[in-house]
Amino acid sequence: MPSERQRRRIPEATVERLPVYLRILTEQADLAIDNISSDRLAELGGVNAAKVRKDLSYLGSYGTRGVGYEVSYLVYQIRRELGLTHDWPVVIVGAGNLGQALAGYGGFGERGFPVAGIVDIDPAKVGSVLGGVRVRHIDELAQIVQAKHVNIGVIATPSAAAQDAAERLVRVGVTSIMNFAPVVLSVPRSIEVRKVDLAVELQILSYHEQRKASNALRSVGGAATTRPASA
Amino acid sequence: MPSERQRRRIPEATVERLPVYLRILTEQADLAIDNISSDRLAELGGVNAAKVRKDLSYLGSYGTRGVGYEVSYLVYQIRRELGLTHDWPVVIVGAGNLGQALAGYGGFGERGFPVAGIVDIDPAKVGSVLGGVRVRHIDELAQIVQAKHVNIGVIATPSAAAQDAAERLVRVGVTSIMNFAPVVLSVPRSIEVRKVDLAVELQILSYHEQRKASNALRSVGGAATTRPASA
DNA sequence: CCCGCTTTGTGAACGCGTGCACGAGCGCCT
DNA sequence: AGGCGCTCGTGCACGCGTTCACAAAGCGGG
Repeated sequence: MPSERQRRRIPEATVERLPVYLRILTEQADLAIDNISSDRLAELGGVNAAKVRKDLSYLGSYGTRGVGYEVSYLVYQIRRELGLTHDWPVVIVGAGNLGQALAGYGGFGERGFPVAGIVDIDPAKVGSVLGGVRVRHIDELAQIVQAKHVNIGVIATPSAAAQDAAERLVRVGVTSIMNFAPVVLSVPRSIEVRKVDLAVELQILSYHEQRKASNALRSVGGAATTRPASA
Repeated sequence: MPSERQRRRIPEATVERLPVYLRILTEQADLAIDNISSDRLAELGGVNAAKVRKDLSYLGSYGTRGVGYEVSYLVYQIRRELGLTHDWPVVIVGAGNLGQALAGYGGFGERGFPVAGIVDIDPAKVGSVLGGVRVRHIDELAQIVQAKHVNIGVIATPSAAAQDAAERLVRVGVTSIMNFAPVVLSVPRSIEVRKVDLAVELQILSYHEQRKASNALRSVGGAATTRPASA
């Protein structure tokens, strides 16, 4: 009888899928769909139906057998579990190309992650306005973090500056970091780090391309034209 | 005796780590380090030493017992396995905020993924120059892909346009896609898709933040809930 | 009111990835 | 030349995540 919020741990793999379910459910809600089966949700999310049910079961038994899940209720529950009942302001370190794009992106604020500030170490960049937020000097980091209650930092600096940025963030109390720089950050274990490395992603694609190419050569022995057997 | 290139499959988890090793090894090479142990490589990569050795063993036995791995040779082998012996031009679909940042990033070209072209569906965006590449209309996609032998496409469009972008890419022969739009793409199975969803990453961080917060409450003596007999 | 249809929730088996532990091989020092 | 110390390569066990398969549980129709 998990009366209140059952504090059982949710597997990391499930946590990584919950945001996807959430987005799909929100879209369905906008389409005035108020009930959805695990089958349908699985189809829209590109995963297995059993996986959907198991994932959702970690939140509790919120489905109705023979019927499915009530969309709005599920949205509420996932939101709660993911901690999305309130906004999480983020601070962006690095106002270069990427930092600017992130600040101007807008998708952050919409989804509950307003940009509380952007900082850069280069005084020349300070003062310009990106996506409605003024770039400030990195020395003001502590002030921004405290004033806006920021817990999440985004590192969008060049590689060489990333470790320093991480240390500054940790020092001022940030406990979660999203890192776009292609380096392995060294931070206390208690800090959650997620890295997004575009070059790594491309190299993974490259591996599969190369693999396709050499396989095609072997099986045909000549020109390789991927015919995707689409329908 | 894996005489030629041994065609044994490399686990996906390993493929995802090889680019990290590669980057570290390249850095070490620049530092004139020409030999490295699995221990050191593991330390720099933030992983387990046994894992490093097992990962590298999929490439073949390229280490020397009692000594370690020759950096330059390992770089060469990983490059070869990842298909990085030649450039992979990429085409970016969507010249909005993100597309512009990606084009201007520069890190792509450096790492062997030159931007062969940027396209957008909006005629107003066509003609402007981003990172040295002129934005062209999406109808010219086929031409670009064929002329530059592009295999990899990057989707940097709004969500609503992503599926269409994917279909266009597939139609003109692109077989690997990096998708920045927060949607599940429907493409033939033969197409490799990697998604990078910033909102998802932030939501995962949010989950952990929320978890830290409620744990802190409990340990201090907040609302009486299930006492998980933690350490 | 009961029966059959539908869909959830989950026990159990399987498979993959991780990490340990140790044998095998290499170089260096005496 | 022989022994010693170091590091790789890998068999093995463990644990996590995925998937199957099925019982439990609602709902609606007759």
